[in-house]
Amino acid sequence: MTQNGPLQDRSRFPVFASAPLELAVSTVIFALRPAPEGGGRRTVWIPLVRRIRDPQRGVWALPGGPLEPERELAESAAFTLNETTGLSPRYLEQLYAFGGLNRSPGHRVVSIVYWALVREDEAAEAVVTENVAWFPADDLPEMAFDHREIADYAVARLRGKLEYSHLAHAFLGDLFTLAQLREVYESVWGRRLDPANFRRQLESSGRVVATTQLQTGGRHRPARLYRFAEPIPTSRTQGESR
Amino acid sequence: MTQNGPLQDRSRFPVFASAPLELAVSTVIFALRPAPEGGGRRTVWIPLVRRIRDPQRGVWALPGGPLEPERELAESAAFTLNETTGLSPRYLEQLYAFGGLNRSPGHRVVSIVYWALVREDEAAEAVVTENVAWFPADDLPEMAFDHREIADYAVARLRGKLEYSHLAHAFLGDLFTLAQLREVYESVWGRRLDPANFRRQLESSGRVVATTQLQTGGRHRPARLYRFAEPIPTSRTQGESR
DNA sequence: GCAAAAGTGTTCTCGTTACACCCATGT
DNA sequence: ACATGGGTGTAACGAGAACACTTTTGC
Repeated sequence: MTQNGPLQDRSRFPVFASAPLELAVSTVIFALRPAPEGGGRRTVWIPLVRRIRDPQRGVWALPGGPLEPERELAESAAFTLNETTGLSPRYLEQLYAFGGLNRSPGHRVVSIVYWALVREDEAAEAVVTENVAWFPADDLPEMAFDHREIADYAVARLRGKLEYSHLAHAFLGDLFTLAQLREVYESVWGRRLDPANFRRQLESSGRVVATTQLQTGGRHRPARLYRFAEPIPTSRTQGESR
Repeated sequence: MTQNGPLQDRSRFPVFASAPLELAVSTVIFALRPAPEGGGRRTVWIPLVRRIRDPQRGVWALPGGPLEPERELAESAAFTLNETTGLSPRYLEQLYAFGGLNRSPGHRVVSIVYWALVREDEAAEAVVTENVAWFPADDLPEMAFDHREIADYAVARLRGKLEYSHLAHAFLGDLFTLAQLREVYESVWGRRLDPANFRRQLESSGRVVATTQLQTGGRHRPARLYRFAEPIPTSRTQGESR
């Protein structure tokens, strides 16, 4: 580790005087929405907010704000998220703490970043103004500070964690067909899955329980409705587990 | 999300005035050392420091301190770690940001926690005073604040991540036999592994490269020495990947 | 020669993949 | 009747676990 210079100087001042340090909480929000190419497929979208202050005024950024001093970290994320986008997360998990020295010119900002999942119907109702807009996760615009890297990292985590967790629950309602669940996986991963194998893997995983109800209305055999075996764990301390 | 009361009050003050917020960086350090039961086996140990200030003076705690305002988060972790224990990490990764409201009575402390691996020989040279001592990861003493949960969480991450990463590298030197590498896994996981299958898995994983050198001296056939295929990635943004 | 660990070979099982095929509905 | 997706069957493949067996050293 390199020993850098101003150690002596700093030691003469209290911490807050020598370096104004800001602790922010931001969130990468995910929802599934129709793919920009159309074709009936869906993909992952992220809402961004336009910065209304300098630095980087007018540039797209992750929704966030200073840590609310009397809220838990996750609560603070949910609060700011709701204030800026009107959304409520169905799943919320800490992503990473970003604290590089030059993230914001002239300031030392440490951002504790969360990621959240919201349902498609909630996302549809979300505020969309000139200063809030949705972008495909694979086609993000220029973003402020290091927010682009953060978003990309969050996308990787979403795609990775989908495989070994109950994450997909958060995108669906209480009852769903296996085709709907499969479509969540296909949308996030951007590739087709074999329906037969998908069914078997999920049924043997125990993450899902068959109900007696069927869903009619399609021009084909009715599909059995399933529900999730466990409630969605929006817990705090389960960041990376595996 | 619960809306809690003092919103109006807070809004009348600048953030720093209403809630003194401290940003700390702590580290869970791991080393392999002989198991307390003896028997030639090794296990995971963690060094703790005794708190010299209130609150919780005299109680064992994770090494850490306030974020150094002019250092990166990881650098700050390595710096404080070195100051308190004399150790230099061979691997360092962010674990989680803990920011509960009641972690420390009367203060709002947000701790960004790292975890680190050190080699056994370095650990042996480490400072051990009345205020610094090593404990088996599976038999930790009473600890200050929420440090016990943090340590347990870190142990789980170490055990989990060993499986799908190059982590074991950090416990070894440049050259090593497959038996030595296997012993790292056995020590961390606390169970025996089949030498034959271990060899094949590792060789096919590409994480390891055979050299032409052999290690003689045992009362048995000499073992081939291997080296790691890639340098140890002590990078910052690779927290959970998988 | 013998003990002990290095290293190889073989079998079994189990999960994943690919894909053929039957089922039940709406039009 | 037939198109469409729901749902079942099955064979091929590959990774991992268990364990027998051979190799090479020190004593």
